Amino acid sequence: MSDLDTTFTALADPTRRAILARLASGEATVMELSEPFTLSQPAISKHLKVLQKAGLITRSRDGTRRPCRIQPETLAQATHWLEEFRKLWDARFRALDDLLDDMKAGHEPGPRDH
Amino acid sequence: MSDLDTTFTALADPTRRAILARLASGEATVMELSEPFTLSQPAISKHLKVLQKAGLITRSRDGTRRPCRIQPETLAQATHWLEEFRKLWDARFRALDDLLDDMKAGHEPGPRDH
DNA sequence: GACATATTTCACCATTTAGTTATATATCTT
DNA sequence: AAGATATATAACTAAATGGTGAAATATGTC
Repeated sequence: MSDLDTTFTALADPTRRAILARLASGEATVMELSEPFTLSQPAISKHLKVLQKAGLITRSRDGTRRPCRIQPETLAQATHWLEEFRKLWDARFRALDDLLDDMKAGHEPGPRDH
Repeated sequence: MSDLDTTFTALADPTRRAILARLASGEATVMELSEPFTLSQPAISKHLKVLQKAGLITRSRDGTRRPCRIQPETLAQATHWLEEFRKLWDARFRALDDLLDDMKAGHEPGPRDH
């Protein structure tokens, strides 16, 4: 499974997005992360494992606690894909606009000067 | 299932991302989209249905063909979520940096003036 | 109307996912 | 060493996913 696959899969779940949003405002333990949800604690642990495998969070040890924090690089990768995609898409539409301009201007499609 | 759920789920599959990338350079039929893959054609139809349900593509009719094209608004929504998330994340780190600066400057954490 | 082509739908299968409860492990406290 | 707390793992279940081949549907053509 590619990096982007696991990243987008991880982001596809609302619980996991909520966990990430919570972590954006600082480190938190499993208990703290479980609190807002009706889910069982093992369910949250599972979600955390998915986020960790996707490289979206890292975990440390503090006594009996295993605090989580965000690892921003991986998200940057996903953003990058979307951004590249948008560029491709924009390029296509600039080309299409130019073509339409040309047709309107004089029925002679060719290179433009802007 | 929320919009973001279906969007990110759709983006989590490499075949579907490849289809989107192909569509970024212009409309294409199911046959054309199937061609690069070893998958059966019904498999591609399924992927297209997922993309359509997610609002990532639209479809029209041209004789017996059902050409697909990208619908950019939905992708913009996903990008927006990532962007908002990044802002939250950045804000946290600006706050943390300020705190560290304060500690270095004189052991008196408090509001800054920049 | 018969035929060919493009696409969808159907019935099925294997795998993965998200959840559960119960149990195990690890660490701190006494 | 015993007990308490935080977390992980195990065993299980129900539903979703991604694939298949075979058949149905829709449209254009002869």
